Amino acid sequence: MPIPQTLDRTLTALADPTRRAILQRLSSGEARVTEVARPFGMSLNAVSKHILVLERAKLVKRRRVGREHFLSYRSEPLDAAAKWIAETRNFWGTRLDALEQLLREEDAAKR
Amino acid sequence: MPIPQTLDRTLTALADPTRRAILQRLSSGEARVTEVARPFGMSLNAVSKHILVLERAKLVKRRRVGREHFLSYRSEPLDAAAKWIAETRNFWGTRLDALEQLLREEDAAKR
DNA sequence: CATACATTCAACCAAACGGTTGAATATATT
DNA sequence: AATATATTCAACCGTTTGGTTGAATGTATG
Repeated sequence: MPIPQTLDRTLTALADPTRRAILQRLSSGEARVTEVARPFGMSLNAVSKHILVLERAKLVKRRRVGREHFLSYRSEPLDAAAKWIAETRNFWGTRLDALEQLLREEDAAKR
Repeated sequence: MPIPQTLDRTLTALADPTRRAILQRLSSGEARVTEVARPFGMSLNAVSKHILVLERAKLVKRRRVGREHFLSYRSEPLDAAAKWIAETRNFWGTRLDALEQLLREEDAAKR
């Protein structure tokens, strides 16, 4: 089952504010690693690692040109995650536990 | 900003297949810790810890009755996550990088 | 060629994670 | 009172994570 692992990677990548900020930056266009790293109060290396996580999750694509690497945002994993959440929410619904269910039925009967 | 941290917790909790399976189980109704743990090939303690993560993320509510703890699924965090993803996707869109944008414009010009 | 620049690799570190086992606590049952 | 059951607490362990610093690599530029 390759789908869940992909989902794992996507959600893990998104669960970090630094990585979300990186994606946001990239969502408005390509940028080089150093450019992406600049606003963050951490070393270039740290950001480089975050980018690697995003790449593993296929949320970021890398295009090498000479010594510079251009990073771009890929929307597919987020699309897939949105799809999973929508389906799951549909399945799980706002499922009521037994007691609430009972109360709701009683309430309906009174009308 | 309390919203991102909540989102962090939600996404982290959802990024694990065991925890997703626990939620799925609970989505069809309340269950005790031992019941929830049974299907998993791991110790009760391990599952107990997973439940704690889900509780911190408010995806699971606990109702104590004597020595047993009844767990139930709460949909709010998933709703919030879905909302965030939808908004974000809207904002970020399927943003095209510069090259693709160019090609697309050329393509449009040809017609 | 020498030097600056963009990026990663490698080693290290502390903290968190996901699991284990064993003991503790609290509640039921006999 | 003794025992069984439901659950957590505590300590431990190996791996991963998120960060650091310093060196290496590859590519431009003077």
